[in-house]
Amino acid sequence: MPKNTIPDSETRATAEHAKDLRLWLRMLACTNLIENHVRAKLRSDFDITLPRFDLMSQLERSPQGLKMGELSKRMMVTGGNVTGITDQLVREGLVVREDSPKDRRAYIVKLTAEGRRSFRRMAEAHEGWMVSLFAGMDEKQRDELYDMLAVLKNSAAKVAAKR
Amino acid sequence: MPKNTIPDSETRATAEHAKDLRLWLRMLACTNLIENHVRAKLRSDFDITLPRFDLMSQLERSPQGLKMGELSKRMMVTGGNVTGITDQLVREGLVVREDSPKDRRAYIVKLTAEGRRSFRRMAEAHEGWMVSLFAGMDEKQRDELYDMLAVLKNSAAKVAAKR
DNA sequence: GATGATATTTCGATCCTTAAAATATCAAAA
DNA sequence: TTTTGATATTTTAAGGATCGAAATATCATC
Repeated sequence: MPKNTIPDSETRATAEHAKDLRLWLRMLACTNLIENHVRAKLRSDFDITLPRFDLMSQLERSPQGLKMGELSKRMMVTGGNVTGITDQLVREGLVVREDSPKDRRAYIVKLTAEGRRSFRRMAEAHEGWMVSLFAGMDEKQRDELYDMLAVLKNSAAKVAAKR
Repeated sequence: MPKNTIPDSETRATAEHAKDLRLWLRMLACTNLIENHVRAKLRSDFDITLPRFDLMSQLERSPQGLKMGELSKRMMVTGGNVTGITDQLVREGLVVREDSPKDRRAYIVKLTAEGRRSFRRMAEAHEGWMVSLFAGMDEKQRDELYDMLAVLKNSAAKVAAKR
């Protein structure tokens, strides 16, 4: 067995570093591929953008409605941003701002009946796109991916949180 | 053993569909977490945006330079977009447009010496961020993730390509 | 040469996004 | 009750990314 089979620690460290980078690039490529597909389909089939779809999906999960600030937190964007996206959805009649009975500074944003209908149709299509995008993976592979992503999420959250 | 242990095919299908959706949402959450972290660091530490960094990284992989159209293909964005990003990098002295000797319609975009220096510093830092973001995964987990992403990439590419 | 393809830029437009300032209201202390 | 600091939201100003289509220049071929 040749000596060089065992790399010195510096070589190994560098190789490991490069692996993390490749892993990230591959993950980014996958996500962009899927995300761009979804954006294009949302646009072409429903004439809506991803941020607007995301806001609606937050509201669907919270039928009692959410305050602007809560939306901002959940979507991890600034308040001004939520204002703009909400304005657009209000203009389209998909959500409403109701005055909060508890706090006159705040609004409670809710899906309208039409917004709910509209969202359900979109969500169904969205789920279908996912099924076809992931169709090349068998169940075991999908489970494995799901589990590994959980580990990654914890790992990355620790780092990203610091700031 | 109760009968209902084995779900009927419709129930199973719906459950599987929902799983694909959850898988995607988890993946998206992970990627956004990391991507936002990277964007913020690139901005704060190097005053550069992700698309500009990406363009430079394409050039670093092709020291002979790339035509605008090649950049456009590799970055999966339109030509007009590449023009804008390139203009900015030229203004900052990080890349140059050289006339193609073969084709007077075309430019060959290359990193300048300063661009190369600058990119290397950024890439090193970038790799370090990746190492820390993935630090919570052991080697086996990272390999597993890497492999599953390869499967996913193939699967999704098949669907996304059709259009 | 003429003509259809190709490489790039320009133009017009839409969106997302942020940070900071402005507004209104709340809640608690004085 | 008045003041005061915190909170919820909007407004404003600015910067980019991004696209699609039209415009320009050049190529390559008939």
